Amino acid sequence: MINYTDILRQHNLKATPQRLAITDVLYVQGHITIESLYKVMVKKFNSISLATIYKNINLMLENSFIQEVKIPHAKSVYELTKENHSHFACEKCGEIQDIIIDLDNIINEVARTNTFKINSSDLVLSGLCKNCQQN
Amino acid sequence: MINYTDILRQHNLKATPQRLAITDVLYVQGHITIESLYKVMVKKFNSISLATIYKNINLMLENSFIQEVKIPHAKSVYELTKENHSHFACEKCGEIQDIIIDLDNIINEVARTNTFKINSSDLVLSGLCKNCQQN
DNA sequence: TATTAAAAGATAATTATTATCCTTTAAGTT
DNA sequence: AACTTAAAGGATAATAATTATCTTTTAATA
Repeated sequence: MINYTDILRQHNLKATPQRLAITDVLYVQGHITIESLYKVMVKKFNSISLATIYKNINLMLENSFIQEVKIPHAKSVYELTKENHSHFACEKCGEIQDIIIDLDNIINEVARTNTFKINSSDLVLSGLCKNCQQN
Repeated sequence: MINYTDILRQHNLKATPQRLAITDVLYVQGHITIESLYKVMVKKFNSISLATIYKNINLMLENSFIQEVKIPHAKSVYELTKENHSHFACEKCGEIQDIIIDLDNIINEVARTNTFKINSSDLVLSGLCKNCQQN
């Protein structure tokens, strides 16, 4: 388990127990919806306010400490910011997986043949995870 | 301008003036948020209810007559369903453009090296459109 | 340990979306 | 062309999601 205290401080965020727990949940779970995060957090801090979840998620988003991932036909999930990657979303169980895909060639080609300037890409593949293919 | 009357009926949707106007707006504009669609529709039907917009958008989504496109850091837009394609979103002016990108090779490669089964892909490139690069 | 700005918690307010209920109408039938 | 009826529209209440406000608590630093 990583010590996020310093990392939070570097982002000018106080290392409160609630925040450390949120980062820990994100680290352990990988991807989580607001709703699920709140449920998990209530177990750890029985009087935590939903507003605290939202305020922290928004602050962390502003600091690029975390990222929102918009999933087709499902609620957004949040993840700790890491190197550029894409996502797989299982349509049945909702599981989200990180996948490393090199899109450089494609993006360069698109940039070459269009007038816009590309800064970032968001790719989500949807389908069935291994488990849901069987059951 | 396309006649959507029959197309709506084929989807078991009555061809009401409101619906024809919504499809026309989608056809002309390409991509539009709920909010903007409502504003445009109020000009055409001054007593139209926002509920009518939502009900129709949801019905059309269920019928796969239209699609929702989730845009990072922005509101979702809706578009008439067409052949598979990706999107470019201008971070400054919010303009959305369709782009044709062949992702088959990439998707096949990802499928080959992973355990999940891929059914669809959603790719949004973000950056600056031609106009916003200059201004 | 004292100070203070930031954060937490409680909850009100706002925004987005859906549900309900009554009226109107598209589309098929006579 | 009038008749019938299920579907759709409009008004608005209800719910869900998110943000704002205000008071209390606490992390960080002196």
